[in-house]
Order: sequence, then structure tokens, then C-alpha cells
Amino acid sequence: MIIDTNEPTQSEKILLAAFDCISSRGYANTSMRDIADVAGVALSQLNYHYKNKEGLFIEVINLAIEKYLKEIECHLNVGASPQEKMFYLLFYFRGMLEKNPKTFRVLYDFTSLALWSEIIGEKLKNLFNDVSDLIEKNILQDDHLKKNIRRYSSREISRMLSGAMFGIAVQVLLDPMEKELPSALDAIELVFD
Amino acid sequence: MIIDTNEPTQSEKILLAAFDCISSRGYANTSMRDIADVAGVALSQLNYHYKNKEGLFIEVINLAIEKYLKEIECHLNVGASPQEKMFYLLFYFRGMLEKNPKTFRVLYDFTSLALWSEIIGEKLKNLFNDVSDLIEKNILQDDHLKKNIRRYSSREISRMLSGAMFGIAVQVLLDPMEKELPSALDAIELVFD
DNA sequence: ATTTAAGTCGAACGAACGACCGAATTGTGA
DNA sequence: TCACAATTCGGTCGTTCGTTCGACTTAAAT
Repeated sequence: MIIDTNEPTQSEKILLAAFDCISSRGYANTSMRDIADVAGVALSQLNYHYKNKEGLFIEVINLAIEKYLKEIECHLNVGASPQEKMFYLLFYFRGMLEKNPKTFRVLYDFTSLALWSEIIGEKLKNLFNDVSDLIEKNILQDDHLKKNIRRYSSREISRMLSGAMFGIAVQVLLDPMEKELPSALDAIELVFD
Repeated sequence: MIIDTNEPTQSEKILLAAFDCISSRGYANTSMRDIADVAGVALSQLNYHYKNKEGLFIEVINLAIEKYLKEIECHLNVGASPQEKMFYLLFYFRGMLEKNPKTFRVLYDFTSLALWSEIIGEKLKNLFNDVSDLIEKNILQDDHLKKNIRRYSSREISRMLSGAMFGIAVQVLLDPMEKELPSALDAIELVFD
């Protein structure tokens, strides 16, 4: 018998199955039984490793948030000038939406749950804050840029930029066949003129 | 006995009750029984007037979309220059989010359902298109403005603007206590400099 | 006054859900 | 080897859900 030491734990299998289900059907259409089936695991295992459904979903959110922030942070290191950094961030974001929107879709799906669940709401509020922070610290802290946009604080602008990215991304998810739509992301660069 | 001829129909009572429930608890937490209770009506009436749950929810969406578009269209008539029009639109939008976000919350709540329901997805896709159209036709068709933003089409820019409004609004809903957040909406005007 | 259709209601159905339990299995340290 | 804890499993419980049904009431038309 071959022993694969990298074989995922039972609890990891469950977590990844939950992630898969939610990204492909939405949290509202995902039952514990669905997840157990995809994970190839007995239903009761879900309650054993994660206390209840909310506990499991929270771990899924934590996983998605971690992956999302890591990728954004990574792509903010490319490019020298603020314009360049913004360009590369938008370029990555656009590619992510077209090729692998699973993580973003999970996060987006949960934002509507966030309005009604204290815990999840707090997590997604912090995510928006963190993304805005990353943009502010990595892109907007440029002296020449600061002069041009002095009418507004860099905090306001970073929130506007992260909001624009999110809002356009939602439109893309809603209409993935409209190939011209993602180019609206590029128009964000207008702010830096 | 006083007869009020403006007494809402049974089906109207149901529709408004559904709207209320969804805007205050979210569609995923709203059952047919909840709606029947709020409407003061027998449960079976919901299936009599609207075929099933999806049919009722679709009417709620139609109602919300109608109200939303009408208000935006109305506030786009104020102001002369593009900058002024955008200012008044953002001013209205900000006030709406702070004072009466019920309609917007319903629409936002349904956007996550839209990813998994063909019919609802189509409706919200069209809503985004319509809002972008309104911005494009009422604000971006200005010759002087067109020169300044010639690098991008007015279509791209209108989609970016509507996306930014939506994205910032979501952040506001997620963190209603952060009073500085809505001012990020004002930063949208940067595009018009 | 009689008939017919529309509206309204309470009760019930089957299905699906999350959670829980006891037994069986596996892994671990003495 | 033995005992004990951790893990895994199938089965089931009570609840909630959307939907349906038949009976009753109201309103309109003949």
C-alpha cells in the first residue's frame, strides 16, 4: 500500500469540499449533505470537525479571505510608479475574474450573508478595510500623486478604488459573456491622470 | 364602518410584506410563513396570488428595480453641467444609503442570488446596464468632457462609475457606523477633473 | 334566486434540513 | 499487550420548509 504523506486530512477534505460547493452553487444552496458527498465523508464528520454549519462556513470565509489578500498583496509589489502599480493590480484582477473567479465568487456570495450575520459581517468589513489599506499604502503614498488629488484624502480615494474594483467585478460575474465589460476596470486609471 | 377605498389588495399586502421581510432579514432568511404573518394573510394565499416562492420574489425584484431606476432618473435631471449632475446624483445616493437603504438592500441582497438563478441574474444584469446607460446619456455626453477622457469610451467610464457607486455602497451597508465612509462617494468626482 | 367564478382559509403533505447519538474503528502511549 | 482517547460511520430525531388540497365565503352574472 502506498502511503501519501501529503494526503489531505479529513478536516481539510471537508473544508475544501465546502469551498468548492459554495463557489459553484452559493452558500444558500449548499447543504451539509452536499459537502459531505463531495468530500467523500460521513455527514456527522462535519459536525465533529467543525461544530456546526456556521462554524464550517466561517472557516471557508477565513480561507477565502487569506487567499484573496495574499494574491492582491503579491501583485502590488510589481511596478514602480503608482500608475504602474495600479496597472498591474488591475491587470491581475481582470485576469482573475476571467480565469479563476472561484475565490472572489465565494467572498462575493458571502457579502450578502454578511448583512445579516454579525460574525461574517465583521470579517468582510475588515476585508474591505484591508484591501483599501493595501491600495492606500502601496499606491497612494506618492508625493507627486498627493498633490494632484489633494481635494480628497488618500483614505477616501483608496475606498473609492476598492469599491470600483468590487462593483465592476460584480457586473462581470453577472454578465460573463460581455467581453467588453472588464475593460471598465482600466477606466479606473483615470483617477491618476 | 369606514371603508377605505385605498385599502391595499390582498396581493399587494403580500408583495409589500415580502419586500419588508427581505429588506430587513434577507431573502435567504425569509420564509413564506414569515411573509404571510407580516401580511396578515393565510399561507396558502401566497401560492394563490403568486405561483410559488420564486414567482413572488421576482415580483419583489421588479418592484425594487422600478423604484430604484425611477429615483436615479429623477435625480439626474437636477444640475446643468456634467459635474453638477454627478454631484447631485452622488448627493442623493449618499442620503439614500444613510436614511432609507431598504430598496438598495433588497437589490443588493438579490445580487448574490443572481449568480445562481438565471431569471434573477438577467434582471440584475439589465439593472446594471440601465444605470450605466443613464449615467452615460445624462452625464457623459458632454463635448468638453469627452475630450478630457478620450482615452476611454463613455461606455467604459459609465460602467466604472456605476460600479464604484455600487462597491462603495456595499461597504457602507457593511459598516454603517463608519461615518467617514460615505465621503468616498465624493471622490468619484475626481474622474471629472 | 340560482349559478358560477374568484377569493380566502386552515390543515396537512412529503421532502430536506441541521444536529445528535451510539457503535465501530483506528491510533497512541504505557 | 492493553487501555484509553480520538476519529469515523450509519442511522435517526425533531424541525422547518414550500406546496397542495378541500371546504368555506364572497361577489358578480344570469
